[in-house]
Amino acid sequence: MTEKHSGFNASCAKCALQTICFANGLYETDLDRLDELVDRLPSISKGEYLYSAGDEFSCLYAIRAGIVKLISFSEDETEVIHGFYLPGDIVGMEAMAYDAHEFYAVALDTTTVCALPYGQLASLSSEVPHLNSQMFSLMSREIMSSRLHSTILTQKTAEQRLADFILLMSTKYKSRGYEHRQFRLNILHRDVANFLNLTPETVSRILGKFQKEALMTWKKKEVIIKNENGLRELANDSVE
Amino acid sequence: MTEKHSGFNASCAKCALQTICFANGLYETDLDRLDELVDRLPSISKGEYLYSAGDEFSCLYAIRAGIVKLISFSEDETEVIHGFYLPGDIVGMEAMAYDAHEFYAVALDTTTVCALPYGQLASLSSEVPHLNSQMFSLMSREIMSSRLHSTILTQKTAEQRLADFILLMSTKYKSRGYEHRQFRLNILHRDVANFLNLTPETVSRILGKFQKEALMTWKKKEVIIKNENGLRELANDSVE
DNA sequence: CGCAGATTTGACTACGCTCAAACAACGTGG
DNA sequence: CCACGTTGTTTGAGCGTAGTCAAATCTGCG
Repeated sequence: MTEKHSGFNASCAKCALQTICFANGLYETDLDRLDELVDRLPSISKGEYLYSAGDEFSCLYAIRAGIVKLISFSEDETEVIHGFYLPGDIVGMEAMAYDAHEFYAVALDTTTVCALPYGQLASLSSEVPHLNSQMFSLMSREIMSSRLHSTILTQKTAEQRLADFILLMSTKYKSRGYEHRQFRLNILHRDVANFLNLTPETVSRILGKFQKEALMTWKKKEVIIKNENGLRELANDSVE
Repeated sequence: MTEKHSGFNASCAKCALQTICFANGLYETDLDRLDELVDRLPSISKGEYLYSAGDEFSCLYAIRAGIVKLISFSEDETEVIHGFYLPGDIVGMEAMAYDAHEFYAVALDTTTVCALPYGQLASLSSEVPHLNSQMFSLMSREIMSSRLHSTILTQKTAEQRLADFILLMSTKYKSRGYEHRQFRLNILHRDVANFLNLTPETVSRILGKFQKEALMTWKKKEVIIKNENGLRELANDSVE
């Protein structure tokens, strides 16, 4: 059995994120069994690595609080950002086919995670069909979100990408029951630029434009969406 | 039990692709159980759809022969190509979290597939741990290949993307035991352009250049790699 | 053979990048 | 708790890669 750490240790049964996470839809007895696997790690600070490329793959991580970016490095050492993970999201699934990680998971803010040892999770999953199908669902969603990411990169202009990104984050907050028109977003503009395959300069210019057009603002980590429909139109309009 | 169709119906146990597919590493008895689920569908012709967006999700498909592209359509009706699938590859995993497909799987050539009903596959998978972990592996690889795709799109120049693509295909053929420096590639240049987020004109110009530099040729569906290392260098060099 | 669709070639263009420099925000130590 | 240095953001000017548009040519299939 894994050691339990200090911090807020709500069991899966009491966790507010249970419907987004592995636990979704499990019976209470199965939930308790899942709960026994979970290693609630102590918080890590901004800049710390949850795992690095080359690390042995051993666990999946459910984000409990904070935010994590998933990155790799290209030949010329520049960071490639594959995604941002919020509370309830799972990180690590991209490594399940391999012995070692190929990506880096980095905390962008003080972050708390539940670690689930893969071997044990897989065993339990075999015994609990619903958990197994939940695993498949989570992985399938990860595939979709990656496909969606490429779609945005290839089909949309710089303005549309940024509008899309803000709406994506807004939707995530909404689905977690938070205010979705005003929220704290502790991501550097530089990282957003990178994720959207833009430069910080371009992001800055576009945010300026969005503000002038009263669509939204993003200052000091605080996003305020002033005209959601306007943003949505902008994001979805075909270029014509 | 599902109906069996005509055509070359080698059981999983006799299938040359078993190490790439679900069957990889299974014991003979489990292989036979897997075999019972498999519905070997009749061939579909070039242009036909294996599934369409909106279709109920019911099966995963293992490509037996031929080639399939996975696509969606953006707002302005243009095709977005997410990938090409060769014999041994699995299509459909992106839909496992949903009731209905969101993508289209289209045959680019006469294509034969094994259909595996998802419900039955999931059940068997629960009973056969190794099959379950093989499922996880396949899905994890799909996540990685999608991440790799975005990486190529964002990090590489037009020439590098094309070199990368040719090498990717070459590697796929190699891993299946075929000649990897000369192979038939029944994909339209237009589709490759689309997949790499380029225009057909750009692809045409670059192929011309590659030919002039004696790196490779691609004429009438036949790819010949003349200088593999040259291509590899080109693909991997950072831009500086 | 003929036609629709695919590819090639050429001239021109645009979107977002690069480079540079000023400015703002942050967090760290004295 | 403020000063300072580091890191992040903004603004401007000019540029380059790949896209666009158009027309010629090739290919494959009925």
